[in-house]
Amino acid sequence: MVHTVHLTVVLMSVRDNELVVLINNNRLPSQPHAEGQNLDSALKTFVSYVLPNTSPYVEQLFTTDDPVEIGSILVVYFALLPYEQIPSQLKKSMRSVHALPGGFIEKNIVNYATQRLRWKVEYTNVVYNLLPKEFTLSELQHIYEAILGRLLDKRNFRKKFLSLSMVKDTGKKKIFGRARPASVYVFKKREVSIIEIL
Amino acid sequence: MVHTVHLTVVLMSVRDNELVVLINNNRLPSQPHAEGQNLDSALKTFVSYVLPNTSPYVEQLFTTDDPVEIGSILVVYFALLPYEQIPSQLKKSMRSVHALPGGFIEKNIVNYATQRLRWKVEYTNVVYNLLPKEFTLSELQHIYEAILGRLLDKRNFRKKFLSLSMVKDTGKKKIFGRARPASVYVFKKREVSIIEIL
DNA sequence: ACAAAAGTGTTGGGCTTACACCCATGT
DNA sequence: ACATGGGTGTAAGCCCAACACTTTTGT
Repeated sequence: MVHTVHLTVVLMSVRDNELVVLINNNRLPSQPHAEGQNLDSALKTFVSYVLPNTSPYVEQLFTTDDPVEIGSILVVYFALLPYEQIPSQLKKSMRSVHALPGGFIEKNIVNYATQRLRWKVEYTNVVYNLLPKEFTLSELQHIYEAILGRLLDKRNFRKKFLSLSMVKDTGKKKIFGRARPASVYVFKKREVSIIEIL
Repeated sequence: MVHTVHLTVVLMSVRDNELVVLINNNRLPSQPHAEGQNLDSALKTFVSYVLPNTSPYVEQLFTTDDPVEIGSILVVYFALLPYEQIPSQLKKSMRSVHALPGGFIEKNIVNYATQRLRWKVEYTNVVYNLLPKEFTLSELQHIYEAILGRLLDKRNFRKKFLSLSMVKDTGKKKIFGRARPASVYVFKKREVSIIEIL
């Protein structure tokens, strides 16, 4: 009748064209859920403890038996944050989803989160949660490529994305090394909505 | 640290071109989750208690605070079963999702389940869980129309569905009243897979 | 001058949508 | 004979995928 409940977060981000996830001591970050609390407020508290001074996108994934602590259940969430906003002491704990550490028992959870993210970026605009406010279309495309694990055609990608008119050109330019400067864009709305993208 | 956990089921089916859901005493069926049990086996036990001698399709929806019993959380599942297979004493408790009883506090859960089902029937073959093994294409189309809440073009629906080659003609015919007999089809595979349908 | 990434159009094929009539049966 | 639902094809428009070169900058 009673049960130990933990909240668990799969924090994902993109670094150097790789999708990465926060893993600490071979576990996903997790916190006991105290009796009498409601889920949303407990979650908020937990997330702002793990990621102080940020506002990640958070969504519930599923609930499962704890693979380690028998008799406990995990309510698993996934969170998205642009890599630059991840607290620096956590950055070294971000691991590529394609090279999860040996002995990490929550692989299935991370794989599921990866699938969910793939779906989400194709059918909604959540991707803005992985980019700084201002970004170039190439940066955007690289985020997609990292998440989907395949290369995209530059012309088709731009055509499609611009036709959705979710982003607008700021008029600013950004220069990376010795190449032509790129136009800087922003998302018109920073709230998740369903839009078929790819 | 400890918590009361309940398993809750949103059982959906289609009756007379209407999407219906099982509501008993103004609540969704629910059962305490005993400590030490794992979720899947507890779920199986619960489902076969609510729906003896059937094998509904079951999938986890999400976990939420119990809107009635404060301090308890609900792990909510949704289940699909062809209407003919619903135990007859439960049939009178199946309510249209568009006419939920007053005082029914779990409307949001049912609405979410409806959304999920809409998505599922468009992008996967789950619909077979709402039909008897043998069915006509018109019956299939009516199931879709009930779930999606809009009429579909008969020619386009058949063309699309047959082109997916998920179903095969049994050669049998079925007669409804005074009309031309319809061909009877079966699903080639009765397991859920992702296929873009509509 | 060259290296690097930015930016830009067209075409063909496939899919989706819209649309109307004849057929087989029961009454 | 008529009412009922079953069954069938085509054409137009839209969307997607494939594809290569020029531009702007830094070194």
